[in-house]
Amino acid sequence: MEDLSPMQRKVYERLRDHFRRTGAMPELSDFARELGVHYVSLKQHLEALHRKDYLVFESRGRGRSPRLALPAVATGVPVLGGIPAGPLSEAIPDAEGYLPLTGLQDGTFALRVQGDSMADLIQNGDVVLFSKRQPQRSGEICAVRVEGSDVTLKYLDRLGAGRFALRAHNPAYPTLEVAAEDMLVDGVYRGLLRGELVDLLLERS
Amino acid sequence: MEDLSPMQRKVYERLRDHFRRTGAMPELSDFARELGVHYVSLKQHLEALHRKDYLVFESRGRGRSPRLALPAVATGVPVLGGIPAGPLSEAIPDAEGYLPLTGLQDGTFALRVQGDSMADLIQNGDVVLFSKRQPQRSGEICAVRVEGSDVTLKYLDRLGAGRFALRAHNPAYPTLEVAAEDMLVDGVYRGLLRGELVDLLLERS
DNA sequence: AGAACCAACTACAAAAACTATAGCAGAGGG
DNA sequence: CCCTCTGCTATAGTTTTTGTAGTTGGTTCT
Repeated sequence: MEDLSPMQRKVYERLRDHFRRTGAMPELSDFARELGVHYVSLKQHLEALHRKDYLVFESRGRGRSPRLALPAVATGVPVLGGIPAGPLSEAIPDAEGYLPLTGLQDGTFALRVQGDSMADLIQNGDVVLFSKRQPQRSGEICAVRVEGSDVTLKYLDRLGAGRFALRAHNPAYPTLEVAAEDMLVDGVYRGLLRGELVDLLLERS
Repeated sequence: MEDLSPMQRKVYERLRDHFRRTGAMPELSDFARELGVHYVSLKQHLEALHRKDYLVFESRGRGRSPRLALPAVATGVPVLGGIPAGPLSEAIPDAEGYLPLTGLQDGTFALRVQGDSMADLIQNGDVVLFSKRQPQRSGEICAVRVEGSDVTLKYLDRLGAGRFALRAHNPAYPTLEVAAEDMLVDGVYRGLLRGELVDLLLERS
């Protein structure tokens, strides 16, 4: 990704925020007024951003609204493929794709599930949506890492005294008991997508 | 729903088809050329359709593209709430809401699951997507009605000699054996939606 | 005949968007 | 120091779309 000049960055961020809020692109004319720059200047910035692959901007001739679109990477929910080892922040740039959903708070991400620790509730291949936060109640489904190993999906039961139980839904897996300082909660379960709906909604990057 | 004049119907259907194909609204000017009518005539038809609640059409002043939107009922996938008793076609007008998905063939619908016959694979409250067709392979998950009773979700195993087994995923339910003529397959499973994603995507009607 | 509606048109006005051109400031090289 | 490039801004003029108003002809119902 090429670097942006200060004005280009401002235009890009404002555009992204606008899209996240409203789910639609503003008109160039309105947007220029809002930014306090001349229409022609804004157009040049957008062309620069298009050259640098930050967005899609295509003029369609005089009088016709230009095609203006942000790549899903900027606004969507990242879907992390397989099992991200290591910190989540490092895995996000390698996202398998993005779910084009607007109106979600920051810190939402999704995992493509590998393994059957939560079977049959959550299947291998499902795309599960998470909030990047700590669990509030006992018994929530969480994406946890224990002592730096891979991410796993488990019920997280609070045992008190800084200890938690990691309980699989699949009875073939044992329940693990760990201290709070030995584990790391990457996110809390919020919903899932299965089957053809995944292909329908996921924009691969 | 008020009746439409022939030309209004034509405009409405073309617009709906365009949206289903492309996922976006055409520009009035292009659309008028495509239909072979004058821009002003098209505008009058759209205003009539707006009056009759077939779509949303709001001018935003000269030179600005008008807001033009089809209600989800026209383009989305109907989500049938609860358990539709009786034929599916009768239940569709009473849909709980619509999933705004484009690019799907006709005959796609969704059910809000009630009951736990497929637990834990499919939970109570999940929204399951179906194709309105007959099963092709043995063992597919289908929405079936046996002798006019309510719709149930079951694995459908072909036993031969015109007989099928309706097998629940939940072992608490018995497997039923029925003749082909005593049952009716409303749809075949294609995917599902669970948790917050349902509220995020479903547009209630 | 008159009213109501449908379907289409002409003519003009306003706004958005495109093109071309140019001014100004700062950075870097010769 | 001068030249050039880049980033940012602006002015002027053109094209297209969209909106508004008013008109014409046809059908249907009263």
